[in-house]
Amino acid sequence: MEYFIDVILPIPVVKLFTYQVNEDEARFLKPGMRVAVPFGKSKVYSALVHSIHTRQPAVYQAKEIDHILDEAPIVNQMQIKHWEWIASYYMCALGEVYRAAIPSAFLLESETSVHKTDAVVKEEDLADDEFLIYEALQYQSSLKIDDLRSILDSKKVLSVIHRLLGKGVIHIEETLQEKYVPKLVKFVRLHPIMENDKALNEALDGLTRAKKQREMVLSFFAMKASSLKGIKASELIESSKGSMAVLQALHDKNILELYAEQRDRVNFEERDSSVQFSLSDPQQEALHSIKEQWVDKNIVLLHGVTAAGKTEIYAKLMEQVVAEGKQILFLLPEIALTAQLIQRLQDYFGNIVGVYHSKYSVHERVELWNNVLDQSPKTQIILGARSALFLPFSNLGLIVIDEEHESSFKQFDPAPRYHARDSALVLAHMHQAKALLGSASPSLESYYNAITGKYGLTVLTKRYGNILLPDITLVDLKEKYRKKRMSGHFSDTLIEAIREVLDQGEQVILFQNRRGYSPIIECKTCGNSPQCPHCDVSLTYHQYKNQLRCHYCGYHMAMPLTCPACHSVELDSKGLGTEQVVKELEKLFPDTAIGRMDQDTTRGKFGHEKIITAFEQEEIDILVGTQMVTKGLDFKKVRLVGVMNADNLINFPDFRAHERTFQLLLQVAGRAGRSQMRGKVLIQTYNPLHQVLQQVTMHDYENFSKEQLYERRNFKYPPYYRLIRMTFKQRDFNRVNEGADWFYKALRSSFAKQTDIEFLGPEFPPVSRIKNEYLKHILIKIPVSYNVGQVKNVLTKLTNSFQAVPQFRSIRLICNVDA
DNA sequence: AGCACGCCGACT
DNA sequence: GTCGGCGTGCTC
Repeated sequence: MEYFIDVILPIPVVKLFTYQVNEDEARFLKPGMRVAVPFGKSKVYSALVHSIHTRQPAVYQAKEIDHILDEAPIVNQMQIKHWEWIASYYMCALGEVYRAAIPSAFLLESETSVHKTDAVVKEEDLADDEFLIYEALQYQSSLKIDDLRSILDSKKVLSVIHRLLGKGVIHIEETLQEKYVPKLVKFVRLHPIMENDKALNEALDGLTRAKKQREMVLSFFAMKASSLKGIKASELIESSKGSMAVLQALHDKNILELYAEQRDRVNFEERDSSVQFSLSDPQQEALHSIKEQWVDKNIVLLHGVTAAGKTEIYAKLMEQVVAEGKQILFLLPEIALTAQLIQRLQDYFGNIVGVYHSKYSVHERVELWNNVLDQSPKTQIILGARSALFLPFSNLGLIVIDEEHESSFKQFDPAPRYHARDSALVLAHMHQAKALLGSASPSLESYYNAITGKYGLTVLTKRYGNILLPDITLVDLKEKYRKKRMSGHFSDTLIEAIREVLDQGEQVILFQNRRGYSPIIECKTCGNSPQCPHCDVSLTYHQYKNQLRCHYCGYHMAMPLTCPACHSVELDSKGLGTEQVVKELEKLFPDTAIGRMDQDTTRGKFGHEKIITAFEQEEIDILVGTQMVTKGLDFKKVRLVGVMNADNLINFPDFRAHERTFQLLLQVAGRAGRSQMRGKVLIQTYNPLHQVLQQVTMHDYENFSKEQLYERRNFKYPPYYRLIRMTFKQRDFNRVNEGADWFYKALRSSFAKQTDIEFLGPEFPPVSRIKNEYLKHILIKIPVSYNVGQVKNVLTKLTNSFQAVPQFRSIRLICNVDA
């Protein structure tokens, strides 16, 4: 009997691949284990076993696997089922989901290394570059491709290798390297033979001339006396002001002994029993309401105004699931995963909380993964961003999705283009777990599901401790300009409000949502503004490096002194970024400490925390920031929030612009007045009569959602229609046009009978060229009542015939479901 | 995705 | 004349 396995490879190819295994391997292997397999001419990949069978492939000879990488599955059956759902719903390859789901340290890729053979080689038989490698191999037994690259200083490494292989000078090997290394910490203890006092005294006497060593031994005894824990080598060196060399000398003299212990990289905090969440009456009611609805509905939407105390309600619900011994997944958008929130939950739940997000290293992720896999109590609760939903849960009891409306839950660029909220709900269903969606301004999709009875709904209208909702006022910029009441981009109203708050020793947040954080340069004479040579956008000005940059491709140039088109020296900046807001503020309030929070100032692992801490400790009085300041931060002394300009939000060319504006403004507003004093919010705008802005000032979610839902139905958008966006991408402008037109026509005729499916386009997106590739979109709108599966099947077929047309083969086609 | 094979322009 | 550009096709 011959045995075969079907495996998932981490590449964007839709099908599974079949390899041959022997009987022992077949018996040992289980779905969810990794195997190293040869793929193509010279690659080794870590594939994931999907199934084990005895069906010999008919049309090709299956290769044998290299070896097995795991003792036990690292992925469970439920996960694979979940991945299959994601791959089919979001129209991507299973391999792409596999790649996204697994910590990268699990995804070994082979590395080619070059070794010399025993063959005797004459120097004159080798070309110069060949000789360089040959010579290097005399000193080092093996070289990696990267090493060769630096030796040769060129890209033609592969051809040289081929020539050398041909001459029999070298042979190559493919090695898989386990990327995960357990973290070892060095500890110090007394060498066993020193337990004897006499020996110890003799040894110490021998150190009279080695001052550093003697100091270290004394420090060692001091530390040993003061603590029962093991003594870390690093701590000993620090406290005795010695060095590793000194310690090594003592080790060599058999006085001290060095030993290593494996340590968790993930630190689990002890429960701080002083932290108690006591619920107010409205919170208590909400809690009951959620539990009641969970009896016959699996998903409940918790709509609670900012600072209503949703976290405490989550905690109470989680507590109950913890007691049942089930796992909990708590999802948050990346930017809301702040130290403040993590700390609160860790204090409350102690060492059963694991945190999973992009700032953690690959090693930390592997450890967390293994803990979840083993159902370790250390990770009974997982707090994480989007990708945490791929952890190997086997016993989920509850999924909480906070800030449910956040659009960053949808992954955009690399496939799988999945929505973490929707995928998490599917996962909850598979585990028969309950789910809770929380938001201060729910997405229209979820709200619609709630009011139509698909989800339960619980509303919290009061802020915790009965703090009043902030007072939101619109400032009419048009009028202010007309009456000359503006200083730069600040209206007199805003300036006065800031001054008043500062005088009382309280703090201000200013919000400027410039997706580019810096302005555009425009020539005053000819109106020209410098464009990116590779993308269809204007370059933006970055003061801190005095250069112009493109946000799409990273192109940058020094700030020109004269207009590149007409050589006029009068260059003007247009548009407003956080940098400029800070600059204007410095002039208006010279003696005030001003902080800035955006992508520029929060780089690095603790960039974020530094600014937040400075603001918390009132070293900063005014904080200017982008979206970042809106999420998850809780500052007690902020009295005023100013929005510099609401118009660029509301005029954004997207059907969700109004929804996003409402959510964002309420979110920023929520930063104001979290303690006793009522907070004040000033929103500067040219459209003070705009419905959405009016609704924001009234905190009127109900009317807002009613109107928006009406428009969504009218214009055929979610939640009434499902969207699939096809993107065509190619370097040649005409070819993109032709390809998109071809596809549009094909769509039209394929769905000629389904008249209620709509097609928009083909049209250029607002930025129609990125990195020298032209883009074109077709938007497909499908009524939710339809079987989308069938539509997707037709789409897949069309895509295949599209790619079969020679002229269109080079066009890249991207499907984005629920875009 | 990665990599080899294969066909056209700018250089030793 | 070659080197190397990337378009095309395949990987169990």
